[in-house]
Amino acid sequence: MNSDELCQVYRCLCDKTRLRILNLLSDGDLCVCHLQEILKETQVKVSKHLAYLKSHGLVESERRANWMIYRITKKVNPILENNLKCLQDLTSEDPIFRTDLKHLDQMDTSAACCPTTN
Amino acid sequence: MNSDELCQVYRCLCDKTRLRILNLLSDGDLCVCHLQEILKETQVKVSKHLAYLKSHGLVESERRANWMIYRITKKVNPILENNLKCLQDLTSEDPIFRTDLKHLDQMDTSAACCPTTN
DNA sequence: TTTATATATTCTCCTATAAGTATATACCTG
DNA sequence: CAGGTATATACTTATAGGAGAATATATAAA
Repeated sequence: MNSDELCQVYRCLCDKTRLRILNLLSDGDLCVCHLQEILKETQVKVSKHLAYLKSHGLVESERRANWMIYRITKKVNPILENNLKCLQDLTSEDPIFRTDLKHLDQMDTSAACCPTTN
Repeated sequence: MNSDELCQVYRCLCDKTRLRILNLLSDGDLCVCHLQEILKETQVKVSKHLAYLKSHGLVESERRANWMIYRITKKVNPILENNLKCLQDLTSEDPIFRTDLKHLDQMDTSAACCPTTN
């Protein structure tokens, strides 16, 4: 990874919605509608941020019938991995991330769309 | 640190010039003119990026006669610290950061302006 | 094929911010 | 005080990208 790619990773990380998405995906794969529900954001907004993350290689997607399942890119980017760990530490500081994860936990992810969220 | 502040830190990190500046400052305090010389960038550009970093608390400055000495903020931000460590690892991957540090090393920082580089 | 559901894309408006030029400010020296 | 050096700020232009509305696409199911 060169310095330009590095900057691009940081550009991916400097939006709150994207941070929340990455925080959730760190915990397991999710479809758009579940993200939408947890984040309480519009479909367009969630979809566009996912597209942004995907276009820069931070997440990848797979279609499952009507649903698109997103996950953190397998061949993990060391910078990203490092920062996601950091995010988990911050979970205890800002209620947003913690609440998102709690909602994820309470959600029935065994529905037809999403995988068993690992 | 809350999620908004976190985003702001990442916004500070998503510019190449700022990354190079932070990489250099990790190694010791520097005045504007030395940064300018190492980066081979204009005074305005360096100065404005330093102002940006300062306005968001990542660096702080101290006047020494004609010169302004910049350093990474003392009470270190854990996110920043973590990412600066990461930057050092990347030093081996992208020649830019490595070359900057080499130039710093070759530079006479014992001049009137800069401190003895910590 | 029609309809419904999930997701993506396009377009428009708006803000943040990067870069460059010119100018201002702060401090030093004589 | 004047003049020089180091740095900061203001102004302009250009671009990235965020938000929302409308529309398009893909799949499933009847």
